Amino acid sequence: MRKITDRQKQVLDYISDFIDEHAYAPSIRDIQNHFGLKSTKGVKDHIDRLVEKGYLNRAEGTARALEVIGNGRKASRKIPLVGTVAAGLPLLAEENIEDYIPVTADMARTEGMFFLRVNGDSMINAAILDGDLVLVRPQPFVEQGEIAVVRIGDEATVKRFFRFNTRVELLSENPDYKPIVYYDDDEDIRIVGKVTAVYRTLE
Amino acid sequence: MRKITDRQKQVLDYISDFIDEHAYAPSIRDIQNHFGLKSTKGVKDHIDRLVEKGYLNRAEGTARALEVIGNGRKASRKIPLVGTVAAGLPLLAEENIEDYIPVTADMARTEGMFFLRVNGDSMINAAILDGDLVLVRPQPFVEQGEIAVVRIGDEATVKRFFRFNTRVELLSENPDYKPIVYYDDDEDIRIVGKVTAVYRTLE
DNA sequence: GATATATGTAAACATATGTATAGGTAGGAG
DNA sequence: CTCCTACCTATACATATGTTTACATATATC
Repeated sequence: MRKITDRQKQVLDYISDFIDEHAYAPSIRDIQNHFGLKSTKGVKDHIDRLVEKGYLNRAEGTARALEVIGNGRKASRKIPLVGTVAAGLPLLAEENIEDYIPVTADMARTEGMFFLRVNGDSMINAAILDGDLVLVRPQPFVEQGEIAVVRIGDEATVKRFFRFNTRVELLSENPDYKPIVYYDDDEDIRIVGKVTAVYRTLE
Repeated sequence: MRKITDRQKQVLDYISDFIDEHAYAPSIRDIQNHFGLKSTKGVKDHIDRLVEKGYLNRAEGTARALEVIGNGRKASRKIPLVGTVAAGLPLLAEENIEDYIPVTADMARTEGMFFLRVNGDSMINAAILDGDLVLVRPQPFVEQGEIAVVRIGDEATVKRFFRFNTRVELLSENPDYKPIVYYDDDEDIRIVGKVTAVYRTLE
C-alpha cells in the first residue's frame, strides 16, 4: 500500500473513528471543523489523495459517501443465529432468529448461511461443546466424514457424515453415543449444510 | 417493540440492505426511486414513523444520517488478530496485526481486547485446538482455574491458571503435558488476560 | 535554483438532500 | 358516519454538502 503522510493518516483515522461512532461518514465540513481548518479545500485535497492511494472509497456527487478500505475495516456480514432448533425447520423464519452475529465477509460468501446453537455433548471429541454456535453453509452434500447439520424428521443434529452405497451413517464424536444408521429408503433424512466454523463464548 | 406495517418493513429492510452494501445510508430520493414513488413526502412519512417507533436513528439536518437500530444491526467491533506470538509482546504493535475480526459489541466492552492464534494442542481437552483463535480480555488476575493467556519470559501461552499461596500452576488440558509450576520469586511470569471466546474455522 | 508536493486560506458555485405546504384516496375504529 | 392513520402526488423551499478557481507558504527533490 502506498505511503501516506502523517496528516493524511490523521484525517483517515478521524474518518474511521467517526464512522465507528456515528454509523455514517463525516462531511467535509465536519472534518474541517475537527481539525480547525478555515477552508474546505484542504480537506478535499486530503481526501483526494487518500482515494488515489486506495485508502478510501468515495461515491461521487453523493453526501457522506466515504468508505474506509482495509486497515481493519473489511466488510463484515451479520449472520442470523437460529435458536436451538429442536422443533424442526424452516430455520430462517423470523420468529426463530435469536440474534445476529458478525463474521468476516470471506467466511460468508454463500447466501443463506446461519448459526445454530449446538445441543448436547455428542461432538465433544471434535471440540464442539454444548452451547457452542456452529456456522452452517447450506449444501445438499458433504465430503465423507465432514461435520454436517442433518435434519432427521423434525430435528436438526450435528454429526460426522458418512455414506456407504445405500447406507448413511451419522457418527458422534463421543464414545457414549452410537452411530445413527439410515438407508436410502428412509425419506426423512436430509443434509442441511456443512459446519464451517465454531464460535464459543466462555464465562 | 411497536408494530410496523408491511410497507414500513419494506422501507426498513431496504435501508438496512443499502447500508450493508454501500457502508452509507440511502438518501430519501434513493428510497423514493427504489420504490418507484413520485414524491419524497411518502418516504419521509415512513421514516418519521420508523424513527417514532424506535427502528431508526436520525441525525437532523444531516445527509444520509440514518442508522438502523436493533433487528440484527447491532453494533459490531473489529478486534485485531495478533499472529502466533511466539516472540513475545508487545502484541498490539501494528506490525503484529494479521487481521481484524468482527464480534458483537457486547463481547468486546473492554478496551484493548485482541485475538490470539493458539499454537499446539495443549488445551485439546478444553476443546481448544491448534490454530483456534481465542479472544483475550486484558486483565492482571483471573479466577482459580480459568483459562488465561500467560506471558512467560518472551512467550505467550494459553493455560488454566491456579494460584496456591506463593505457588502458581499452569495446567494444560492434555495428559501429555505436565503442569508448569512457578513461584513468586520468578519475576518473568505475568497474566496477560482471560480467554473469553474461542473461534475456529473448519475446512 | 527550479520543480513538485503537501498543506493551507478565501470566496463562490452547483447540486444533493432534508423539509414543508397543500392536497388526495383508502381502510379501519369508534 | 366521522375520525384517524397509512400511504401517496405535486410543488416548492432552505440548506447541507461536494466542487472549483485563485492564491500562498513551507518542505523536499532533482
